[in-house]
Amino acid sequence: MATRSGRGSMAAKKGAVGIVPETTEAPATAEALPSRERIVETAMRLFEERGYHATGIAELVKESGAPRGSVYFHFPGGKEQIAVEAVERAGARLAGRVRENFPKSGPEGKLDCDGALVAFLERVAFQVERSGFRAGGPLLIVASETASGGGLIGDACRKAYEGLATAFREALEACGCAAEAASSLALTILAAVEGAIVLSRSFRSADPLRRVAADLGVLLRAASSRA
Amino acid sequence: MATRSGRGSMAAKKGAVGIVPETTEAPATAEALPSRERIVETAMRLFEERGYHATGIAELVKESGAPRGSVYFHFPGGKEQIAVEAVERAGARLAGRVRENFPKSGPEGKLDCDGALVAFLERVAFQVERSGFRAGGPLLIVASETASGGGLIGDACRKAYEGLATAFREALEACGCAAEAASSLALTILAAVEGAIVLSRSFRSADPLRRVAADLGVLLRAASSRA
DNA sequence: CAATAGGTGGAACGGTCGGTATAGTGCTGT
DNA sequence: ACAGCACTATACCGACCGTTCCACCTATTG
Repeated sequence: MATRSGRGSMAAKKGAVGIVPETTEAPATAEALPSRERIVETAMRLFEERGYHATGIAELVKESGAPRGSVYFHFPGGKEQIAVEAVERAGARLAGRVRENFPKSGPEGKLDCDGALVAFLERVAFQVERSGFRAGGPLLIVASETASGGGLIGDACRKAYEGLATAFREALEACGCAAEAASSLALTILAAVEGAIVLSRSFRSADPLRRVAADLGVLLRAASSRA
Repeated sequence: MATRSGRGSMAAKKGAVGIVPETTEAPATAEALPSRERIVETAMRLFEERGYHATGIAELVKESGAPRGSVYFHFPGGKEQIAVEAVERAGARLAGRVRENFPKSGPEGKLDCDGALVAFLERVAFQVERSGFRAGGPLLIVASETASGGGLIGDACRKAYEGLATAFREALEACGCAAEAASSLALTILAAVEGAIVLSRSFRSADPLRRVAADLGVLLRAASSRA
């Protein structure tokens, strides 16, 4: 639908250099973010809470505080483009968090991989709890809403999930997991986490997430003991 | 919102008995179903494919072939009531399928529980594949869309998930699984299956479901060997 | 044959949806 | 001063949303 990308205008802006120090690289508060950023960030939050179809442009504009008129300037592709970028960003952020929370590839195998996984899931559980079970799994809702259609958003979700699976797989391999076992376990972990988030939000209790974390720890130990 | 239940009118109809043999208990084709049934069945299908907010009443009416004017006669609670009943029915149907596919509680433990689980997931994988990755997980989309709000639909989803978890738990206990391990594993299985369905639909491949099935088999064996 | 009641057809409602059009602002380089 | 550009404000659009309303049909009942 959208042949032009909204990013083009940003690139053009960056090209115009002067004595003025451009824009501050890292604005102190979230409110000081340029409007385009605010829209994407708010979209991530609202899509995570309510889903794609339940979130309107008007809501997006109001909550983000972004100027009404700039939505279709920054995102000529409309709501779909906003969702694509929100999904891409959410996926990248999640993958980064996975990499942060798992032990780096040590010289020798046998790192504490299942401990890291349990700790990681505890972080997720805490965040879901703290949000009043409104947040959690920024990809899941949008992915399930758009999986059937096969549009741009569905593609973005697939790529985001692939990135997440890769992050888990590499973490497992760094722990000495065999390649094929790692790719299988990565998918299982990803699936279990996403499912557990839904259950926890539905039950309004972080218990499912914690149970799943414990059981996945068992699974990792069982899989590594047979390697 | 809806104080009156649409079921009341049906009960009143059933009360009016005559020489005429009421209605045939099991109509041969799905098209011969009474309109109320057709609406719920179609709602189940459409919500599963596209989600709650993306499915309109008009679509529901057209696809079900149900009479336009009867929607709010049978469902005074509107779309929300339809969704509640669709979720309830989907949950009951799924729980029934779990019970069918797992070995009945034998005289002694040590039934082939992980084999049954893998076979069950293979059935799910096949169905997801056969639908062109459009169907699968009738609860998941609606649950994630309505988890935050906490309305009637969210409650119905929670109860459906509880029923499913119970079905898995009882199946595990019938296989000789200890009570607390069974309830934990049931949640993990449920989470992994739901997550795997999303991944499979997103990837348009049943591979995630099959990988998860294999890994869950490993987990079950690991858990039972320590019992 | 009315009469009654469950069930149906269809038009119409207010509201909101995503999206468009266009005039205008303020800054930049010349 | 002036042109040009990135960006914003506002009004507006047709389409569709879920829902309501009421006339109407059909079959069982007295």
